[in-house]
Amino acid sequence: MRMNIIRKKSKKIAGRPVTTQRHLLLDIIRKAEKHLDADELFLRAREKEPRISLATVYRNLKLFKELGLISESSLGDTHSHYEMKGKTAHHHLVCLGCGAVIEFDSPLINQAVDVMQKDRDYDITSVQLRLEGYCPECKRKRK
Amino acid sequence: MRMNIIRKKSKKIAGRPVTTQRHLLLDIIRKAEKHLDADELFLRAREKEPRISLATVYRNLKLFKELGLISESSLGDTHSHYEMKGKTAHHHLVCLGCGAVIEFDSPLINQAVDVMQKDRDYDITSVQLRLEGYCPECKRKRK
DNA sequence: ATGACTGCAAACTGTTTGCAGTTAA
DNA sequence: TTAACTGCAAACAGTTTGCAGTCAT
Repeated sequence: MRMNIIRKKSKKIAGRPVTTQRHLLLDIIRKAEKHLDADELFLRAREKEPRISLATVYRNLKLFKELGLISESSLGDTHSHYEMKGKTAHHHLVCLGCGAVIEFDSPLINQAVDVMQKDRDYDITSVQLRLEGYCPECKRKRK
Repeated sequence: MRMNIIRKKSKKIAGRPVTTQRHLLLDIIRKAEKHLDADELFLRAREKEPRISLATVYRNLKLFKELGLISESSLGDTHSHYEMKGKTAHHHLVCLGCGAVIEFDSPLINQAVDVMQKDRDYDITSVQLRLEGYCPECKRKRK
């Protein structure tokens, strides 16, 4: 069995060894212009590291999620999409016509969440708003 | 007051024939005390109609959704949950500890959606806010 | 040397589809 | 009557897991 995995220097991701694969995956997610799903991430990673497997992608996505490095969201699709955390709260406006996804933040919503938190005495750790509809262009086409 | 979209007397669901299965499924969803997933719906339906198949459940869920009778949401889980439409409240506060789901409505959020709609000139057809966190009890247990 | 990691393939889960027989209107 | 429906099983997509081998420390 040919095993030829190249490892990186002794850096760490939250106490875990940084393998070439992990470094590469995080890099792709960080630089991605949009939310990636596991398959797209896999395809992009394979360009640089042809022997990487889809299982490794899933395993590391799970790890990154647990470490709080990325966030997962199902954009109406059947499968999950992933993106880097750290930006301010982001909500999604999805066009049902062309699939375009706009991210946005809204003080009104933060306020609403605050109210909920206090009213119910919950400790809220994640907020996700998803708006579906039609963008101006698709709206016109549908008529 | 809410519109009665289901016309029982005419024996049609929006122009489609009412089979025993459809009638049963809608009935279960309507009476359900919580969001059901396909499998739970299937299990409940089978109690009354033992020969019903999971495929039929899925086919009809899809139909009901297209007809706008029910709404689908993925409550953080990998699979979908369904509930009757018509209630105003449609946002979810999910406890990550015990899995409890609270539904709520918020004028602030409606306002925020309105703003988005006008700002972006979108035609918004669906709004779903999902808050994750810990309920008072689970919050305490975690410390 | 140890334990964490990887690729591969096979397993699993939730959902969809092809088909032949059945049913509502 | 007949288009629309149903159950069954098989297909499917996305994700997870068991295994054997590899690598960092």
